[in-house]
Amino acid sequence: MPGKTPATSGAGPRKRSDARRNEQALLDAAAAAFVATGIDATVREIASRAGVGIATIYRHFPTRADLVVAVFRHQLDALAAASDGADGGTPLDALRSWVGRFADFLITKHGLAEALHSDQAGFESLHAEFVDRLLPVLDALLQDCAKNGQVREDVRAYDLMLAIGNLCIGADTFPDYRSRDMIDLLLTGLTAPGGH
Amino acid sequence: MPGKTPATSGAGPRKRSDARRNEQALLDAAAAAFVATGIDATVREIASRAGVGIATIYRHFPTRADLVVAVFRHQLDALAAASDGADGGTPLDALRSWVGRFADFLITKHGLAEALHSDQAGFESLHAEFVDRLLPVLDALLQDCAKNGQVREDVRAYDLMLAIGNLCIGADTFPDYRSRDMIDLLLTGLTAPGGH
DNA sequence: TGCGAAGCGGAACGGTGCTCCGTATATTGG
DNA sequence: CCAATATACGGAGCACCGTTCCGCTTCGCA
Repeated sequence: MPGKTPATSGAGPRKRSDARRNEQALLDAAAAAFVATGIDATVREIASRAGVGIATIYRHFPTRADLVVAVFRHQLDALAAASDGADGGTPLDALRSWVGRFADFLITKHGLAEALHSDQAGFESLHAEFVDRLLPVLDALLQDCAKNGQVREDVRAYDLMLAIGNLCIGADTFPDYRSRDMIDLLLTGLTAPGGH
Repeated sequence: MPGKTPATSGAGPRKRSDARRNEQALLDAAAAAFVATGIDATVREIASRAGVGIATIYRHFPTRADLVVAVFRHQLDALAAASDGADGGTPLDALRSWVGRFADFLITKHGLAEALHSDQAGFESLHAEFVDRLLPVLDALLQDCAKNGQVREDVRAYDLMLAIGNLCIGADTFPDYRSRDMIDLLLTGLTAPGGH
């Protein structure tokens, strides 16, 4: 497994100041490039935006995909934390609103959903990161609903998470496709009594 | 638009015999390569399997994506025709069974679902071909169900088709993902009364 | 202030899809 | 049956991708 992004490892021997500066510049530049060009911005564009050489990317991130992971890591944390905002509604309301935020997140970052489930080399770590951070959240929301009998219990959180992510694909490639409607439809199916 | 695959255009001035032979060899070789390697088999592999040069591919198909379209075209026809086999069941049964065949088709061809909804250049024609051939079929099935009041009427066939296709993504990249369960869940949502 | 180690830039490599051009061959008029 | 010509061919070459290599620069500490 490629993983092992710098940000992950606890404080090792402190890095040189220029190295720390460049790493942050790369994260900022990559975020900007992903917004402007999409997730598939080239490493040359990112390096150029950051004002560093190409090799500097690879000194800080094992691979292009790991840079993508690093850029979205803290946004992923925010998304994971956003499940607590279940202010007053039913567990099902909480689930619905969090799923909505999840979808917004994926749709807003052009190409993220596509990359997440792509079979292209290197993106397994992106997938793994999403699963690690978000699956527990979705699972908890789902179990709350199940306790209240609001959803059927034969649906696995993992399947649901990938399905929702998949439904976001194409949202900005095909303007006529209404991904959020389809996510609603999926959630409707979740609340139906239909047994095994 | 790139389209304009040779097979589409009606009989123009008859081509040379070796040209016809090579075109068929390319279609066969590509089909074999897609099974063995996946949709992302390289043009060099396909040319090599067909025993022709690389340029010969581009003499017959404007782009690699158009070759993919051509390979799946007749299989698409078979799939479109498969909707008539609604032997005795309800319209909803017919819908379910056809959707099942659609999903099998996408999942079996490794990488097809991914390519279908990818934003990568050139695959718009693949998307268009699927929509042209299959959307009318799905729409008819859906309207039959609606006549019987078996499905809600506020769901567009186009959205449903893309959604089902999307749910197939990752079926062979992530072995734990049960795409068919999620398609069932979506269809369950479709049969629920929930209005707008 | 000097010096080793850590970090750097950009040329270079192997891999794509696609194009160009000199060569070979199928077809057809004599 | 044989030339002459349009048509088709093969593979080297191009531009672009992610990634690696290596000689040079800069940081940080004694």
